[in-house]
Amino acid sequence: MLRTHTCGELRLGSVGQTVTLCGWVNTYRDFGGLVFIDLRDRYGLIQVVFNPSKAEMHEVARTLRNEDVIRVTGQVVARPADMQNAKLATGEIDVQAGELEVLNKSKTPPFFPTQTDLPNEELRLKYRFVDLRRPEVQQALILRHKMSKATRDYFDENNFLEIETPMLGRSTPEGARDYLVPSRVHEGCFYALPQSPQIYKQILMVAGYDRYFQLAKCFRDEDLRADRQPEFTQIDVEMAFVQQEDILSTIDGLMKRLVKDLRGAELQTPLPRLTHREVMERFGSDKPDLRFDLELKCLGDIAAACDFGVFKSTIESGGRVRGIRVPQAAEKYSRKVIDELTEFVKQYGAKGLAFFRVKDGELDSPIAKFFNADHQKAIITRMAAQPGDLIFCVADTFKVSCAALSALRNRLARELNLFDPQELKIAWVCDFPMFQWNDEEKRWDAEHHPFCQPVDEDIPLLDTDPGQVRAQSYDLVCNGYEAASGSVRIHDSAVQQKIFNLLGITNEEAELRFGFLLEALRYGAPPHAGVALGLDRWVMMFLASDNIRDVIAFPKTQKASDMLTGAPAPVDLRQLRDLHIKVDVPK
RNA sequence: GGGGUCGUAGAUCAAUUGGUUAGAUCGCCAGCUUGUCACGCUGGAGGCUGCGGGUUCGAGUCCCGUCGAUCUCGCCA
Repeated sequence: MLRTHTCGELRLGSVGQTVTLCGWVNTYRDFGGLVFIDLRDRYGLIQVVFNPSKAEMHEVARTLRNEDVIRVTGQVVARPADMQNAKLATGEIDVQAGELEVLNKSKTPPFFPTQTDLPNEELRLKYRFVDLRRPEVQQALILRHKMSKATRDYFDENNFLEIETPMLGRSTPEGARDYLVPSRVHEGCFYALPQSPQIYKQILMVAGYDRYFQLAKCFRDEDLRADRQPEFTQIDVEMAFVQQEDILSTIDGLMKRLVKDLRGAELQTPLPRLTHREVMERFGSDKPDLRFDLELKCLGDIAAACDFGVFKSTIESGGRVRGIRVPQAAEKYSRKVIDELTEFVKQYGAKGLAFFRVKDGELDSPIAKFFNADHQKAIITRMAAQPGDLIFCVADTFKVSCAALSALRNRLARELNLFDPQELKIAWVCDFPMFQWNDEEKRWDAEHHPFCQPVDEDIPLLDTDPGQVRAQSYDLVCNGYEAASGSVRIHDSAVQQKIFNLLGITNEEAELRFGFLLEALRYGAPPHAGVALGLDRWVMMFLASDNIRDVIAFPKTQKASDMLTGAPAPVDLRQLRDLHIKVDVPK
């Protein structure tokens, strides 16, 4: 070891000891005589004092610059009372340097880990090794480690086995776009990196490994978002001989453990369970942010009766008119700002945004004249509005009204600081619809995936009204993010057949695409169910961050490039020849 | 594939309506400085205003294209 201690661990009790420390020069202060260095490693900061009495060492100390890597041997000394630094954990002591070795001079970096104004992301990612020295980033990676550790401990204590599944697998055409890996040995054939270990974990259930988990790397070649990276980590779980409730309570226990270990707090369990129908009605989203109210209220009956053509015709054509009440916001939102909000909801397909300022018992709005006194009072009562409130309404199809109002709800809450960013508000959303109508292809699509078991009492509806069939699937939502998703799997081949038929997948196609899973299910498959949690997102939420790049050591940019290594990059022709690949890049 | 924001010194930002020599702070370099801890003081260097076109007497500023970053719609069973 080149050092006897780390920079964060020394205290008054160490006074008199001779220590050797290694680290980076965080800051230097040169007084011509005395030179002070704050020495940094990942454990903390400590001040080192260089005295001119050791002339040779002192000369070298004067040449030190930020981010140089040094090794110092010296004595721990107490600081006089008036020279202590309360901001430093080690602020009651100094290290009086006796020897100094410069292990490595640093080029002047483009930015410093200590600087308060962060440079743009491109630069931070290009020089990620500098960015990673920042305490905030360190804290994120430490928290991530602790979450992985607590997760492994929890599942281990509950008799789960962590089993690794392949990275090189078979492409299945459903779902997200695959990352492909060409085979050298099999000309013209490709592996796919896993979008999730879904099929492997079901096969593990058939094989009798009835409690499985894995911190699994997953890959999806889709466009990125603030909460989406092309490679990410799932806490993947599957259990046999269980029902939906067993999965939920197992994950309740995990969440309780994580909140305890990482926050030192008690999480109330069981976590609330809401139905998909309920959250769509109340929040317009299947991943509602439950930290604030601003709930949607249906105004359909009033809309049908009023004289406002847009509202009336929406109801007549089977659409919905819903509103949200923003307490005491009538003055805060000018006409100009409301125009911006109107543009905002148009992104989600809404054709407009109606608004009312609530006065004493009446409404003030450009469209108020279309609502008689009774209608106005009815709206005020329905919205439970107070004078000074602002009401926004969207009239459109159910889908569009959900998308527009839920986005508006989140935006208003953020602008008006209606929630504590540190809070974690976690709940289950259950009973998702089994299918979604695909209007382009004129067929049903699986909402979750094709192996998901319908709610038992809805099975007859498969023949009569597939849109009404609920799935035994569940999402864990937290602060407006989908934080986990899972389902009970089908283990009955007749039901599976029916689902495939509805999805427009013929028996031949099913065998071709999923034959290996279907075959496995024929060899004694136990009833099983599972779930997968987004580890990166959970770290993000525990940190109250809104960006997934904050919790990944080497994240990719929005165009999925790695600014540090320059990946992806062209390869040698010879490599391509080995793989039997010719590239054809459109001009 | 679509929409929004951004790109000026190493970093963060400014630059009136299109108008003279593109500024500030931090950092960097040199000197001074023995108790600082965001040390201080003095001096200095540093700019293809992302890139390419266009309009104009004149472009950091306006227009078109392009590259990159970011947010977002679509996409993510």
